Amino acid sequence: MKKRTSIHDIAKHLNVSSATVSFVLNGKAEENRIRQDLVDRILAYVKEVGYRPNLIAKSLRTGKSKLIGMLVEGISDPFFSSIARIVEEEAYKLGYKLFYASTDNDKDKAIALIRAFRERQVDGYIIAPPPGIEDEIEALKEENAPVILFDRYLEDVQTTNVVIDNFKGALNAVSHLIDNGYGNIAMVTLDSDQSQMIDRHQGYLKALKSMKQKQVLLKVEYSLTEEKNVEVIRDFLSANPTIDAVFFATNYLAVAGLKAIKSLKLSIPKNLAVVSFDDETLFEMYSPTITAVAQPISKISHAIIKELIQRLSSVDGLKKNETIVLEPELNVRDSSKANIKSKERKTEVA
Amino acid sequence: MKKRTSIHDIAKHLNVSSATVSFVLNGKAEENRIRQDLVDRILAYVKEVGYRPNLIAKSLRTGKSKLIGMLVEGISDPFFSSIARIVEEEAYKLGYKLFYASTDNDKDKAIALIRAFRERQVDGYIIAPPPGIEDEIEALKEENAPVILFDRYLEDVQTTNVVIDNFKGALNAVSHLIDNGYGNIAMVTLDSDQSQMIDRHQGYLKALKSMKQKQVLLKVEYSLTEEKNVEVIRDFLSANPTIDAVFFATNYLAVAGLKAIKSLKLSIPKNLAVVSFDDETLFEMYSPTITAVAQPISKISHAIIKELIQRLSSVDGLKKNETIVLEPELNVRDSSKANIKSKERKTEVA
DNA sequence: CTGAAAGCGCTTACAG
DNA sequence: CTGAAAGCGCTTACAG
Repeated sequence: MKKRTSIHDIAKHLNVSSATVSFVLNGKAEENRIRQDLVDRILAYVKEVGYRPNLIAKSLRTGKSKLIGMLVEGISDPFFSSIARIVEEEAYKLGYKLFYASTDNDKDKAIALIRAFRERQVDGYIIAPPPGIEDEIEALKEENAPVILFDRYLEDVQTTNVVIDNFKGALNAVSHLIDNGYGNIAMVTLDSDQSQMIDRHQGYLKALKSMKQKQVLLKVEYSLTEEKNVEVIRDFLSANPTIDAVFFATNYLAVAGLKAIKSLKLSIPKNLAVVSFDDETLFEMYSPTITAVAQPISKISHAIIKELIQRLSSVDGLKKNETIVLEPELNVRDSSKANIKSKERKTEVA
Repeated sequence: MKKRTSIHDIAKHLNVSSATVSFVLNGKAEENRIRQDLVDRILAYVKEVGYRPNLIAKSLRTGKSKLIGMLVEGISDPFFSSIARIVEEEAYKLGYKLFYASTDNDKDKAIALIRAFRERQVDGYIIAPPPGIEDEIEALKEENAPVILFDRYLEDVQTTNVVIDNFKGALNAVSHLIDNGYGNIAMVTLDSDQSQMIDRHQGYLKALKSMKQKQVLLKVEYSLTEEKNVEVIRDFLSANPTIDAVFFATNYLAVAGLKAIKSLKLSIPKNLAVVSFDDETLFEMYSPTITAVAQPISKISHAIIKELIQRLSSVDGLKKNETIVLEPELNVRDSSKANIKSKERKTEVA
């Protein structure tokens, strides 16, 4: 095993002190008035032996790791993976490395991961929090660690949040269905207390109010497999034959829903219109194309990194908490097209 | 800023030495014959103050980080993100944390990331290597760091690789098209030297041999945007009106291809049959459903982690290199259905 | 202008 | 059975 060169080895070889080498390596040669020829000799030798600093030692000494920990719900969800990639890239430009992991919305897993980050002395946290981790976040705040929550926030703890207006996104989506003549609109959502899910549900309810429809709601248990989701949604659709449109609260529920609809041999939008929250490639490619509420991925990512960096570079962690609310956008496609038949049905129902 | 408790603080408070605390914390109380009541007192106090070890310090001392670095091509590609999640989970169970990042197949980015991992003293590496990083991998090997390459391998460096039989996957896919009566089959691939791409191309050529067709090949430049890919593929299809089937070498090329085919208003498989390498949800959902060569994601993931763990736990890094070759599977769907029209066309062409 | 020394928070031979 | 001490590889006041 080749032993790696340390600052000490370099210093010894060049007959200088390790402090001198450290200053040169960190660009502090000038302020410590180290002779230019020495600087050159050190730099040359460092290059020659291919010296790479031990960042573990550096972290231990400085208390900074230049690491950011990011917790998403699931890295294979296109919404999260897209944000992770942009944040990763921006963080990288600013000299930080991003460390991400998936919580599956599991409280215990999330807590374990936060602790793992903490034990590695990450400088800041970006978290899509599952419910129940309030105390852990509070503990982070007590250590003055910069924490940004995104996608959802926690009611009981003051933090800086980057979220979208889920209420409005849902309201617009469902209003769009109403405008296009659908009159019996169901919602398929997660059985979850997460803030974004509550807000989407509220938006749905608000839209229904305008036409005095009562809600037709399916709450799917969180940890079901996709097959199970398809089954549950299929049963729900079969049990509610009068609904003429469905609003899905997340993209993967919509994907399961599309499979269910297909297996029931229902035609979209003739028998059933569809709108989903969270846009993705599949929705552009599907036949028919699926109307979806798109989250402004790039704006979200940039807001996250901006807020975090501000707090990382302020001397004692910007105390002020902010909540950034971004606007979602409705991408209207064929799955929610106005159609005569649904209008008729609406009249029948009403 | 609340100062975190250290082993030293605990030792002082309980009037014992920090060594004792360290032994207790690491489950070495027994072998150091520490009194049970002391053990209990230490554990109780540790719990009371919510002590969390500083893993940075531990790493520095032990030279182990319990960290694995993983480099994928792009974390938003379902193939890579699925593997990353499984490996993450397995590693987690074994006490390792996974640290992953995207290279975009960029040599320089990959080298920078490997160095970042190295500077953080990761214990092992899992890499889908872009061409050109041979020297960096060689350097890792010289340090006796366990390295597993996956998805592709590098010709000029001896490593442990987990790959699939790309040649056979492609051969089967194209043979399937031939069996179903298609006689003028194009391939759309990446302009890349990567081993898996070369093997897929060879498989295509081999299949063509059986019917003496000359290749009709489009090599798409690697870093094009999706829009550009769609355009290039559309032009290619327009310029080659006699082809009756296309074999796409990757899932994202196929997605671009499907968009191109749609814009040309060609019907699948009537005007053009389609088969893609790398299966994904979209292909099950698309109309028509798309035939694809599926990689055994779970087997790949488990092979990677198994090989890595073996090398991590062997005293001086298992020297033997192995190449694990797994079998892909062809998921036959509607996009490659036999149809009369194409048979006729074949006869015309032949 | 440059060097010797302390210390970040751990672990582990070594003494007793 | 338990403690004192060295050392992992850095950085940074402090001396001179």
